[in-house]
Amino acid sequence: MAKARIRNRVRELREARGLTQAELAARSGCTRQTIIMLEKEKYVPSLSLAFAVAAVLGDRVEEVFQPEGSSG
Amino acid sequence: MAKARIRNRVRELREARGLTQAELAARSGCTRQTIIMLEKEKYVPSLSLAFAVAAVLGDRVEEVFQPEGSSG
DNA sequence: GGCGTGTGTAAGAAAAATTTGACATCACCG
DNA sequence: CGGTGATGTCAAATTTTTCTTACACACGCC
Repeated sequence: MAKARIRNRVRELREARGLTQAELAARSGCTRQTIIMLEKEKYVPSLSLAFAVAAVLGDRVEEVFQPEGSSG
Repeated sequence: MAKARIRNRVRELREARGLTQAELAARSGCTRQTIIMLEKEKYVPSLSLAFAVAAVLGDRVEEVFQPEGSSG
């Protein structure tokens, strides 16, 4: 598959907003575990979660998540 | 979960580009089934797939997929 | 009528995402 | 020292996504 590795700035953005993992998880409707895994790039989230997280972080999906080799 | 239903314009955009489902599938690195399911909104794709499809369609993820209740 | 193409549906299995629960570490506070 | 909040890890279980395979229908062509 074209499962390009996807980088994300969740942690960076989360801390910039002064949110804890638990806070972000609660607001984006997932568990803390999921946020941890996301920050550690253990896997690629679903588009749903990506939208939810991006919304909480106040950025667009394209800003928070970027396929490997995307212009910033 | 905050699994907001996500609408997509895959079909619309795909046809606008003169691509068949099989073509889009091959180019985005998934199977025809996946494209069919996507167009019929049977489920929300992974962010990987969303990026791949959007790239093939020549649009941004936010243009192709939109969480319910997004400005369009 | 038969053939090739594009689309749609279904079932079962595999792979990946997400949840739940338990526990360890570190920093801060009293 | 003891308690609390934030982060990280592990493992098992559940849900969702994706693949594979097989079949059906409509359309244009010869």
